[in-house]
Amino acid sequence: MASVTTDTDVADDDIRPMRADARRNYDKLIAAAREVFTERGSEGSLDEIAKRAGVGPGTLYRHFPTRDDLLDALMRDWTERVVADAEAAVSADISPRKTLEQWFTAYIGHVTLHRGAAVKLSAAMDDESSPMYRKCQTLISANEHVLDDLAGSGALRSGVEARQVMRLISGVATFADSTGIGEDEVTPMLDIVIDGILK
Amino acid sequence: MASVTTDTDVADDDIRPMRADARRNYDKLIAAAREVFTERGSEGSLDEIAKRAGVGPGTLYRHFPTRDDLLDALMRDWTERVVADAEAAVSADISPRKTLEQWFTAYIGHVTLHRGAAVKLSAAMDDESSPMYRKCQTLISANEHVLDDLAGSGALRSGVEARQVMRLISGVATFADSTGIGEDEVTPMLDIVIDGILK
DNA sequence: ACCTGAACACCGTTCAAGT
DNA sequence: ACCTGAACACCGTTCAAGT
Repeated sequence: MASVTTDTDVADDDIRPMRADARRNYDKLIAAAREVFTERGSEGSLDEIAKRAGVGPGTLYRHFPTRDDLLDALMRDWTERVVADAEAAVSADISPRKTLEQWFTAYIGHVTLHRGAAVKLSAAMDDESSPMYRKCQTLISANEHVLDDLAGSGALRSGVEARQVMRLISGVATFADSTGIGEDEVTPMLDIVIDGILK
Repeated sequence: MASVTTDTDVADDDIRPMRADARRNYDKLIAAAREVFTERGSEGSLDEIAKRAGVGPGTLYRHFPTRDDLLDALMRDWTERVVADAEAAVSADISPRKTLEQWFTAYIGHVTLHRGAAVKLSAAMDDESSPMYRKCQTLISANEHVLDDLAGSGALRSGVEARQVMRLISGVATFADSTGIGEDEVTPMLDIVIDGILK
């Protein structure tokens, strides 16, 4: 849980020194994983990933002890993009409804990295032991940021909690993910939720 | 797609004659599947199911060519219960909000047969080739029944479509399924959706 | 008509042997 | 410190041989 390598509480994903060949394999594995997960979803074969990266299966396990560690590593620059999109929705000078539509759509986009990702991330939101738990925390903050802003301008129905909204949108994302419906089919679902959120 | 055994369009799940040993194995397989799926979720081992039923793997495949066929068979008396619960919600003399709460809770209960079932059923809703497609149709009708009744008494916001509501609740169910949150955590999510549905 | 179980392919995971 | 690949266990799926 706590970092063992340092005494200060720095981020886990800083660049630790790595032997040149290790670094190369690490990068090749991530690239291969991105490919395979995109094609086959988050249950894509780890064997296949190692094969495409041109390394032995053991190398994959050395770098990523579990499948979720690999998925987590895939999301390196993910948090920045999430934060940026939340900020964009807040600072755009548009109606509360439009703000939520924009943010939720971005949210769903981020969470449906590839088939099966949405369920995994939903589960990770409530599971501290998941490697992706930290990333989900950023998503939670970003969502709170957007809702707090709307609350500030008095647009929110009383009693609406960010956590519940988050779970609802995750549910929508998971549904979209597993059925393969597109953005045009998602918007009507979001509209109902938004009606439930706004005054 | 169409039934080949009869010329009239009867239900698929009528009792066809079966040799005594076949019937016995069929029943044992269903019982074993119920066990394993409950313990391990819908991806539980088919091998394990055959083993617990005390039959060879080939026998399982003879009765249930795909995993989804097995899941479908597990839901034999499922539709009746769904229809009954929808009817109960409609005919109970309670507020529109309570009606929806009751129906949605029942809905989610039915759809979360065991871990992983909710996603499968969500996907089946939009996939005609799924063995569970027919069962989902009943769920769709039941849901329309409840919403139509509320529309009749003018309680619904204009523009609310049963299909969208259905998808939202399926999303909630899937989320609940994958995170393991209980009914008390689900209700606040439902409340927001209900605010979006009712006038 | 139905059942059995051996057989095959594929995958996750580990670990001894190498550099 | 890192990599390789053989090895093992487990699972899905098929099919020839049986009754």
